[in-house]
Amino acid sequence: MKDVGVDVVSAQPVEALTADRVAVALRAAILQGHLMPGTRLKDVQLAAQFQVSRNTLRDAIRQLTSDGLVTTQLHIGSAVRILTEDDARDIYAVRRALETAAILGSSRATREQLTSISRAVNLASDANHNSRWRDVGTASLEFHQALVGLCGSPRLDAFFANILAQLRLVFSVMPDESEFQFEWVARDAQLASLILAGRRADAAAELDRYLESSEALIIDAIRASRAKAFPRRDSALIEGQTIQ
Amino acid sequence: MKDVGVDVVSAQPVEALTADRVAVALRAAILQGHLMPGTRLKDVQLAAQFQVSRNTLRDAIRQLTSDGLVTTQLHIGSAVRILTEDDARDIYAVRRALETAAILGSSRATREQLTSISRAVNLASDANHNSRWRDVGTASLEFHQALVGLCGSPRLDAFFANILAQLRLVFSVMPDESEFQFEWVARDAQLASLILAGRRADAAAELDRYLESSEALIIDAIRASRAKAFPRRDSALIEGQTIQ
DNA sequence: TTGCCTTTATTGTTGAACAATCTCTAGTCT
DNA sequence: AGACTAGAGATTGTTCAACAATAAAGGCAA
Repeated sequence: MKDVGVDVVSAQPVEALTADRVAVALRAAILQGHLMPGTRLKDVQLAAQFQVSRNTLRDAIRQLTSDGLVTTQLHIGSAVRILTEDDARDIYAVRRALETAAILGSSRATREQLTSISRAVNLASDANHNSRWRDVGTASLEFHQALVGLCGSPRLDAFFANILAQLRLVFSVMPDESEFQFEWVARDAQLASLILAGRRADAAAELDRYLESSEALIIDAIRASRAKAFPRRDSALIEGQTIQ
Repeated sequence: MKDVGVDVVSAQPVEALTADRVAVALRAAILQGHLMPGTRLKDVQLAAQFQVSRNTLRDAIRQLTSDGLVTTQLHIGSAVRILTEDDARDIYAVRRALETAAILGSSRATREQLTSISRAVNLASDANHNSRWRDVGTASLEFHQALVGLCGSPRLDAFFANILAQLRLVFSVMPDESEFQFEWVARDAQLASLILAGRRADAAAELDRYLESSEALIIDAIRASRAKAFPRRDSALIEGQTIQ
């Protein structure tokens, strides 16, 4: 039985609902790839692993479901969500809408918002030089999160964080994340410089090209991983751990 | 003890989680103003009303909390959320971002998306002529929902529906919704005609003015209702049904 | 009045139990 | 053999009763 990180639960602050702490731990396990898409989430098993009641664990799963990281079918159960090509397209539609809006409205950005942008870019660059590719990926996502942060809207921030979490879920089925990310660091930096220079129209155009290529690459990767997952129609599923 | 709509629960389709049905019923009760902002949601009491276990009712409340319609404090309890001035400003920031993005990207809208826009405008106009002001309000909100629908993104649609639900929560504390809405029907129609004519820049500008006035009006109303709710510092709360 | 203690109500969490439903296997029939 | 049916087993959905933990309310003394 795979360990999913019970320590993460106890590491959470005490002044929080147990279900929330479990949800945080489960979310981390999913986003770090310890629970691959398609993995069944059986409540009894997970409740035992997290040393938590079945009820509270179901609460946690419910949260992840509303976050779009888990699918639940009545009387069939929950599983880590398998994001389809359409989902990826939708995610990029959201990115286009929000990030463009952020850039176009960046005229009234505060100094802190702008510095958090450059900080994310620097982090990505550092990680890139040190060949820490996982950190490159997260830093790049943080850059785009900071981008949306230009809107200054907590609700948009929370929503976009959720969207990026789903995007990470797409990443987790990719062959290897290593050389996948490094191309984007330079483009992130260029985008940031355009924004900081106040050249909003140019930045918006560059963002559009950026998202175009990124989306195309990811959709290709999804198709490849799907072809790999289902080479023939009669291939048996391993251990019955996946549904759909 | 006020009835909150048990029939709404049993009216839901059977092939759904009980907690979901309760959540739908509770959400309706909140948005229709049967449960005013600040009302405590005690789980035992509500569980009895809905003839449902305490556990599942807590599940429902959890959903509404993640939807932003209910606030929950550890060991203190849940209550219908009281949206502040800052919340209203944030909601309008989201509206600006999403509706503007929808208009600017409306060049590749489908015929169905455009017809759903005109349909919402017509509904609002009809309701306005028949002086059914509550319907006017909902139709107007549906119009703006259809506007965001131009993006063709299910995720944006769901998020925006949630935002509009919170906006309705703000409306529910307004003095009277009657003459409040009728002004906007004409502007909705104008906005729609600009969009249907493909004059996107003009539509975006009009939308900006629209949201500006709407936000100002609502913030004024919030201040007024706050002043009315707390006329003096030592006024006693009625029945202890409100917190914060 | 202020501060402290006790009571009380409400919430947070658990474990066991039961019903409902799906899945898989075995067997039966044609 | 192949298709259909029945039933066992597993998993989920829901409930209930209980207990612990905490916050709010009330009483008492200084």
